[in-house]
Amino acid sequence: MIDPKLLIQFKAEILEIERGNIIFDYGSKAQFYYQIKTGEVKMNNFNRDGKEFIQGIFYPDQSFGEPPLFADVGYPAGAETITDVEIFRLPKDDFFDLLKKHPEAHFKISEVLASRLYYKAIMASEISSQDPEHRIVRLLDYTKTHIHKLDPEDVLEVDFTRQQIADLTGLRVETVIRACKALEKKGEIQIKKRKILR
Amino acid sequence: MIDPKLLIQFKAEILEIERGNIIFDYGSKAQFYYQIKTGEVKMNNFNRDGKEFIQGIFYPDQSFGEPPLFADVGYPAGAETITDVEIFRLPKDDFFDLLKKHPEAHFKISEVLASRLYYKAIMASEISSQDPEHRIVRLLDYTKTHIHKLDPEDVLEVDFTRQQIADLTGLRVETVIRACKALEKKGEIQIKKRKILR
DNA sequence: CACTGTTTATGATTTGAATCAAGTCGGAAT
DNA sequence: ATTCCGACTTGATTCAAATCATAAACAGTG
Repeated sequence: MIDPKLLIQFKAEILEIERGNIIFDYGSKAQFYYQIKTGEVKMNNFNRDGKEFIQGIFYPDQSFGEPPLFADVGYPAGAETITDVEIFRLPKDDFFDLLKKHPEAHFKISEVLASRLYYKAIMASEISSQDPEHRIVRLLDYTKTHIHKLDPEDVLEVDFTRQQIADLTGLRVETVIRACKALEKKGEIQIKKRKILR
Repeated sequence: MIDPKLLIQFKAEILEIERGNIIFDYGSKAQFYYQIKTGEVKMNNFNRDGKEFIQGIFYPDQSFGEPPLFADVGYPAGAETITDVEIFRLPKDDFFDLLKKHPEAHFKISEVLASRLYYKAIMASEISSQDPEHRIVRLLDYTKTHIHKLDPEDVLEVDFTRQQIADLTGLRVETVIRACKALEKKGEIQIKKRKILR
C-alpha cells in the first residue's frame, strides 16, 4: 500500500467502477499501477470449459496487478470488480518515478510482492498434494492471519461464499460444502447460520 | 540476478555444498540472500504422506528464497541442492544495505519477484483446473520461454526427469509418463531416447 | 563385464472428487 | 405476503488419476 497522498501527488486519478466490471483482461499489457480505495476486486482465470479460478481477492488499501509492471509479461489473469469500487490508477511511468524518488515505497511494494508469493507458494503446494479439507483450512488460516491480521485465538467470520472458496482452492462447490461439513464435525471450524467461523 | 562483484563488495561469502544437502528448512527465518554461482537448487515441500512438491528449480545466476527477507514470514518451502553447488550468501542487513545504495539492483529484484509471481499464477490456475497433459505442456512452455529464453520455433531439450515434472505439476510419475506418451502421439512433443523435446 | 541404482514403462485395480440431478433455504424486491 | 434469485444442500453415479505391482531400460562404477 502506497500513501494515497503520494499517489495523488504523482498524478494518480480515481476511477469509480460498478460491480461486475472488467478492469483489465488476461494477457493484456500492464500500463497502470492500481490501488483500491474502496470496494473489492478479484483476479481470475477461466479454463476452456468455463471454470473460474480466483488468483486472489483484494481489499481497500491493497494494490493488485503490479507484477507485469516489473517483468515484461502480459497479465497472467484478468481483474474484475466484485463490488462497486473506487480505485487509484497511476500510469506506469509515474509509478516508476514515484518508486525512484521514494525508496521506502519501493520496499513496501517488495513486501507486497513477497507476501503474495508466500501465499501462492502455500496454495500451490496445498492444491497439488493435499486433500480438500486441508486446502480449505489453509486458505482460511492464511486469510485469518495475513489478510485480517487476526491472532490464532481470535475467531474469523469468513466472508467468502462457498463458490468463492471453491474457485480459490480449485475445488467444486459441492466438494467445498461436504468438506466444510466434515470439518465442522471434527471441530476444525464452526458453521453458524451458514456462515463459516474459524 | 545481482552482479557478483557487487555481492562480494558487500561481503558476500561463497558456500560450496554437495549434492543433496539442505540449505534452509521449511518454516525457518530468512537470514541471508542466496544467489547461485554454479549448480542447481530446488525449493520443495513435503506433505504428510511424504509426497514432494517442487516450488521451483533454480540455476546459475538466479537467486532464491528472497520473499521472506521482505515479508515477515518463515520460508514457505525448504531448499535443497540437486547438484554440487557454489552459492553466494549475503547477510540480510548487508543485502538491504546493498539495495538502498544500488536502487537498480532493487528494481532487478522486483523483476525477479514479479516473474516468479507470474509463474506461480500460471501454474496455480493450471494445477487447479486443467488436465494433466495441459499442465505439463504449460510447464514445458514456461521453462522454454522464461528459463531458457528460447523462441517458439526453437526446440527445447527438457532436462527434467519424469519424477521432477510430476513434483512440479503435482501429478504422479505414472500419470506424467502416460500423459507424455499421449502428447507425443498428438505431436505436441517429441520423445527421443526417452528425452522430451518441445 | 557383472552389479547397482535410478529412471522409465505398463497393466490392473481402487478411490475420491467431479459431475449430474434435484432439491431447500433465506433475503431482497414487488 | 408472495415471488424471485442467488446461495447452499444432498444423494447417486461416473470417471480419470492415484495406487499398487512388477519389470525393462539405461547410466554409472568397480
